[in-house]
Amino acid sequence: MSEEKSLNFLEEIIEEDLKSGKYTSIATRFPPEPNGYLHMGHASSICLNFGLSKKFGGFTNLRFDDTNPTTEETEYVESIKEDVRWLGFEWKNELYASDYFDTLYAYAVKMIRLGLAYVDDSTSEEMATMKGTPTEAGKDSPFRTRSIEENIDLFERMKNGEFPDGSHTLRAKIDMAHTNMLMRDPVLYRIKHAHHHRTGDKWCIYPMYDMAHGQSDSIEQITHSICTLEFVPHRELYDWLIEKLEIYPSHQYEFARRNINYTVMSKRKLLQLVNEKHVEGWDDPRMPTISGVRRRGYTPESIRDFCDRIGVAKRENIVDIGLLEFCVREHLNKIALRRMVVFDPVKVVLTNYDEDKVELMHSENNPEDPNITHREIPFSRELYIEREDFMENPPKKYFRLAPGQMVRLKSAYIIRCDEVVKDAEGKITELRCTYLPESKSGNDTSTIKVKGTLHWVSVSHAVTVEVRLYDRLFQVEDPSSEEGDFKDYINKDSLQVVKSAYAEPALKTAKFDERYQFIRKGYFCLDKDSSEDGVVFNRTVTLKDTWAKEQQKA
RNA sequence: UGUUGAGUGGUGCAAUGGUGAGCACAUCAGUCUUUGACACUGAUGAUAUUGGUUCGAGUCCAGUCUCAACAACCA
Repeated sequence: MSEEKSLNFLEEIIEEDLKSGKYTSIATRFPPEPNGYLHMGHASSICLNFGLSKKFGGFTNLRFDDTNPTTEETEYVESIKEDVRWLGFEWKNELYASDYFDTLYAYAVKMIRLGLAYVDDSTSEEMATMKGTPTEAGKDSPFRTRSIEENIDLFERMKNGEFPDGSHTLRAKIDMAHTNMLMRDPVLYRIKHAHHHRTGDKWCIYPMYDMAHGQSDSIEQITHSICTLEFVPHRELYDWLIEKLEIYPSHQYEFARRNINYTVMSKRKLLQLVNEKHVEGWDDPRMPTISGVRRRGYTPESIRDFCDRIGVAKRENIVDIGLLEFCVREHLNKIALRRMVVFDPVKVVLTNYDEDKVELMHSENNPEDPNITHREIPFSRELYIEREDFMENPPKKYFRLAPGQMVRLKSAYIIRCDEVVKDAEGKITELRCTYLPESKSGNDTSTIKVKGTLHWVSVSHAVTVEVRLYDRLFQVEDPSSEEGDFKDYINKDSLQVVKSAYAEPALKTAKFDERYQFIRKGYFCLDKDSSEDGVVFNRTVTLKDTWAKEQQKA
């Protein structure tokens, strides 16, 4: 039973291409530059490219666009591969634009022989000046009319390392008055005496994006080359080069990159946050990087669902982070093990409970799980509950504990608060309560109905854990569009650490691949900083809290 | 004063000339609840604008307005 979901514009194009017989199967590619870590915007592109070939039949290559040796590193290659795999996708071939450097060089020579490329000795400043503006035509370079022979010779000498960086470039010979600035004799090759992460010192000239990307697509016989909107003006050049070179005609299609509010999504800005230590690294759980959200506890399933829900189109957009949070809550609700942890404790003493008695309470690991399992939690005379779960003078509709009021302790007994004990400063140090023996969970004959249920831990059995609570990294929706520097809008309280929270014993053996819901608190996962001496949890996302919202209104 | 692309509830997508412009998130009001979670019910709310074609326009045509991208030896 296939649910009839409308196709996005790329799916429509592909369906038409398949129906018309233009292609019998499709080929896409994900082409990251290995100069940084992948972020949520890339996740969208990954889901799109891999999703399309899966849906329509075909394959997707992972191709590193490594044509700029000065910014690219193997470390990034590894992280990118890990991220793509983690998201749940398999590429057909792992490829590198640098694999094609010989072919690309031959293509460049061919362009020269066709009289469609020339070596220019102008400096970058001179070139910029001669380029004109969007509304004014540019001027021809004085080197534009060199003979084919001279160009061949010069280009070969560029390759042989006879010239210093910046002294010469190879340019396409198109039209300096073209309305598309990119068609005004774009640079095809430049000299860079730099060590390349894969080709080492073999080359000292490297192709520019436009001389490498479309050609790589063509070599791999990519049918649908999908990129973001800022490459729209490049398409004309993409097509021009393929046409003149008479190579396999790949086609470029553009979609709008996805933005998310309360964060930034450009490598340059993310790099600044890392370098200037506003965060602790690329995988800081507050970062919108794949490695960041992974460490934060997001699941691949939830990210794929998110990318699927936001869809793909050609208009500018800023997606609400709330949707991502919804997606991860929805998935985590299904898989997370329920546990009880008290962050800010206040002691409860059950005056009618035997001093040395310990009962093991039976509690479900996950009520959403069809094959429900349980764990046992020790219960005793002295317990911790959350300080905010008690109020001496509660407002209306307050379901939690208050003098004379009753609440249920999750999976245990109903208790009533009889007495509040305070210290000299008036701070509450202890709540003296009585429990209702006949109200035991699963065996309740009390017939008493209470509105509130609290989480708790037994004082003598509690284990201490560190909990890291994250909030949005920025205090405004779109930091990049605000006045001044985007970093002026960083949320100073994006990380709050609870050094010692009190957890039920089961969490002592928490595992990295498990997800937890701390009941009434949120979803959490084990952080890599955990060790023998201390367990650390990251809050992935809070639970929805309609009570907190109601209180804010008041 | 250029070229290219884009304008549908608060947000993201859909409606491919034909019911009352649909879906999700968010918001609001309820129901349920041993998580104020989850689940469930209902509600609010949009075609940038002007004119035209047509029996009929979000969709086609013309104009206007708004936004974005384009002048790196980055990708």
